[in-house]
Amino acid sequence: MNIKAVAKLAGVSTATVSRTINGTAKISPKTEERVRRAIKSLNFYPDTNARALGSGRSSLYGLIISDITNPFYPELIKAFEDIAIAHNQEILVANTNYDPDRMKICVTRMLQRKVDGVAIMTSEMDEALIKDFSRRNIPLAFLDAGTPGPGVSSVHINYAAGIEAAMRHLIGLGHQRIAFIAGPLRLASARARFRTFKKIQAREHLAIHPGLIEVGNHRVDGGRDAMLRILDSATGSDAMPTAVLCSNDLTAIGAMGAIHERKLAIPRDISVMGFDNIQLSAYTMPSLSTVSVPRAELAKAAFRALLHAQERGLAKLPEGQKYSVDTTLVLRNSTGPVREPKTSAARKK
Amino acid sequence: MNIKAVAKLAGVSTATVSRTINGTAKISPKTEERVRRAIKSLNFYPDTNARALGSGRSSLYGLIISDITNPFYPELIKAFEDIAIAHNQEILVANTNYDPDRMKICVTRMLQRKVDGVAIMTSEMDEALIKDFSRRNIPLAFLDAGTPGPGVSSVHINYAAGIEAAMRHLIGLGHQRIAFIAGPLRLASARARFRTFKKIQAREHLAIHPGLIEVGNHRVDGGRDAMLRILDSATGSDAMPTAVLCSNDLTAIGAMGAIHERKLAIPRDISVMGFDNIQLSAYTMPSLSTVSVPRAELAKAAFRALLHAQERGLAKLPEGQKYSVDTTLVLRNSTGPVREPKTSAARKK
DNA sequence: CTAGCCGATGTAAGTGATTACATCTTTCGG
DNA sequence: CCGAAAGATGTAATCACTTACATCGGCTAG
Repeated sequence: MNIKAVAKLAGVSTATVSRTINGTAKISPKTEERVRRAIKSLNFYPDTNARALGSGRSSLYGLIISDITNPFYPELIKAFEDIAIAHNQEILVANTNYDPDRMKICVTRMLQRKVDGVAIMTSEMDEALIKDFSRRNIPLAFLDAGTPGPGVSSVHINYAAGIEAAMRHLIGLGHQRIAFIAGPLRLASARARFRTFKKIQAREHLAIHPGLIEVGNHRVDGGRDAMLRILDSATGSDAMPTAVLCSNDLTAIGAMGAIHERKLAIPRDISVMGFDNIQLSAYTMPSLSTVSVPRAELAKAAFRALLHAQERGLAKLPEGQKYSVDTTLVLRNSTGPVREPKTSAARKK
Repeated sequence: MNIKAVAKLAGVSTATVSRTINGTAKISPKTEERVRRAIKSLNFYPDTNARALGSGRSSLYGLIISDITNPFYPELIKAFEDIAIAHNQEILVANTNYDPDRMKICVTRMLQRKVDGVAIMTSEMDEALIKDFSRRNIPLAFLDAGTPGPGVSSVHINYAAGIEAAMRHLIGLGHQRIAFIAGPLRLASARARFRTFKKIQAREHLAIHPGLIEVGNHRVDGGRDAMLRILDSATGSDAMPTAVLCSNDLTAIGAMGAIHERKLAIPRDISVMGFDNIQLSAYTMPSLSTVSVPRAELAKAAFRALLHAQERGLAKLPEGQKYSVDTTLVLRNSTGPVREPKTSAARKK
């Protein structure tokens, strides 16, 4: 069942069938009707492989992420897929599993399928692999990393504003001893959040003490361990924090667990804030106040960037652009006003 | 950059290049070496589209699911992808978003890409669309649904055993008034769990009362609402349940939220059990006892089924097979022994 | 009346692989 | 020493489309 069968049944040439399907040329209404009828009666679908081969365009966009089981990503994927489908395109998702070798496989896959563009949101990225894309004139959109270049756009997430909003919220509630659990510091995104925290900590003259800062791994276990270290390091002279800001929601969930383990109440004894606003954060106990990183906006910006790179001069990719998305504060029940100092001072270990 | 360029550089024919790449014929070591060197120096990747067109095989397996943001799926996808990559295949994931129209788009996509097989795990399935696959000789693997037929395999999840194990655990802890929050009853999988619950309830002479059974929607909000109804319907004559079994983990998370809202303690006042063992269930407070539905096993069985359907006689698809995967009990901290009746009887609203 | 244009459609040459079949060497038993 | 089988490689058809170019029949303007 191919385009020839349709052409024969409709009594036209294959070119005419192709044109009616793609709308690439004017077809008389009568002919179009006959062709459509033939397609329907044969239940014909054009072969995407042949189509891509013939035209050079695949109508496929790649999306490379680190790990689909990280709850940050599914919404991103979904948003990206929805936009793609609305544009009559498809997407190819690949997980790197944080593994450089696997990353290489992913890139090769994309290259082999002649994708029209690739959006990348991973922690690691190999410069050499990026070259492979630009050498083949494939536009790239980096989410939360990279700098624009020819054919390479980048979508920047305004972490600084997000952390600042979170801090303002906590400070507004009266918190002065605010702890921070950072993400893995090899990640630029984790460093950005950490940096802003320290800046505001200094600017607002908040309590500064090494025991208030720990590094996690952006996962639940790391958050729990880090929080336990923070709680256990709190001695008389170096009292307990009244709030903790976490580099992401999973970390915050771990921290909440640790706080419960130590029989402290949230937010009465300690307020907890996350970052990302993963779905789950609405369903923790108590529900988690956090900073929303808008996945749908990210996907939209990435898609727009890729689309833009295509439309222009076909000879050479246009210079990539810089997009930016903003976070928003999501206040739930894990944050509350600081307790009076006298009552909280009594607590130890 | 195509196979011709490689052939020229290596001083051989394109056929020889193709053969070395695919290992489909004996190539002399000297020639092979030359070809490999040429491939490397040109940084050549064969075009998947052309390959699929020429060979008729796409090395692509489809995976159709309802909704990637449902935390049950990411692990399934990951496992499926890992297996595929280990077999040098790729996967194409499509979300139906619970929408029949979207399902149609997904199926068409798969058809157009000439996938070598499709694994399907969705709540809805249109019979007519399935026909499209078998008419085109594309093997299918249904996860948790359907009956085997020519080219159609099914992987069955042993829900009954899972529910039975959960109930045994609760009964072993002394629970007699066990509530159940079902999933949407249009889902066969939800019905299966519910049916088993009722069977065991009767068999073990447990308390039976309409107020103990509510229907949710397999989401957190439905679980919360259902649990509130259960708690509020508990009056003197019809005392509170001492345990609640939920049709899935999200429901259980909602139920836990409702129980907390009513200032009851888990598991002291009420034990809670979930079903599925989504990642998150380990990180609720308290951590959730549940029944693990092994996503990796599901993916493995589906992949094996699809692979099996291909290897055989190429003329006609072999009769599909029936696979089965078993659940396992995962005990955490949301379940505990029932309290002495006298103390719990005093509580009301 | 006719040159020129335009709209609709056909012809056929790509697109980059795979693979059946052909060809050319070796090798080896008889 | 010959013929056949086996091994290595080349030739070219094929896959299902797209699309540049050709064609053809009005239609219009000069």
